[in-house]
Amino acid sequence: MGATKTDLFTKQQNDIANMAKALAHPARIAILQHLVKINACIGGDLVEELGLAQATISQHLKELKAVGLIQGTVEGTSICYCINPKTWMQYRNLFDKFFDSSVSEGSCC
Amino acid sequence: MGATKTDLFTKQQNDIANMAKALAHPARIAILQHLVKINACIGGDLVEELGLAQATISQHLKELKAVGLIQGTVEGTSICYCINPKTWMQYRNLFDKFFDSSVSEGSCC
DNA sequence: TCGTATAATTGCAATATTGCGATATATAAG
DNA sequence: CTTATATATCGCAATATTGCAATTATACGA
Repeated sequence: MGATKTDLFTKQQNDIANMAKALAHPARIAILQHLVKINACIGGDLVEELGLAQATISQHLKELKAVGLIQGTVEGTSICYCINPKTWMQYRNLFDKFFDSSVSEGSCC
Repeated sequence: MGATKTDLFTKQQNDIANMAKALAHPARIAILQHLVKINACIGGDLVEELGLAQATISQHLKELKAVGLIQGTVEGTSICYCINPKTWMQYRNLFDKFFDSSVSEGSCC
């Protein structure tokens, strides 16, 4: 009791939920927006950009990397992070499809 | 230490994160999909539809209502739930805008 | 090799979420 | 008023997330 019962739901439902979970933190939203904005790859400028400790930023980067939203390549002593366009589009499509489920205008309540 | 530092981020970033958090559970995705599918309003059929206890379903419905994604009106002894089209569109637009941040094809990494 | 700079990992404390049994509340029927 | 049905709330236990200091890798230059 306390853990999500993923086995009760379809793969698609768990997928959407997991993607949403990856976006369910303002720091991760901020990181993604920053990466989209400055197209160039940056390393730990994020630590200064956001006001969080290096360990915390690293944690969030790890989670974003785990779901494939970003990728990082070693660039000397620092690391070059950027959006993974492929996964980005997958996310976009999944949410599009989810929200496209046409909601009838005539609300019944 | 342990609570999200919302004050470090913009309102928009917190908004997106909160919306994502509302979608960050397969049970809530399943509830929304079910409500979209059967346009009519249903009550606690959800308890049978998903395999969760009544108290748990009620909890999830409460969260969805809290963010405005669904609305419920009393219908005799049961309650009629349905999508709130207005908020639904707002969510859709926010995510659209977020993902529309054009990701340059030429990945730099 | 040694020191420096950057990022990842570890270990911990605080807080949040999930799930459910038990109980409370509300409405309709009798 | 009492009963039955449907939903909400409370209180608890289990698990997950967030944040950070301290430590540990890793890569580069002197």
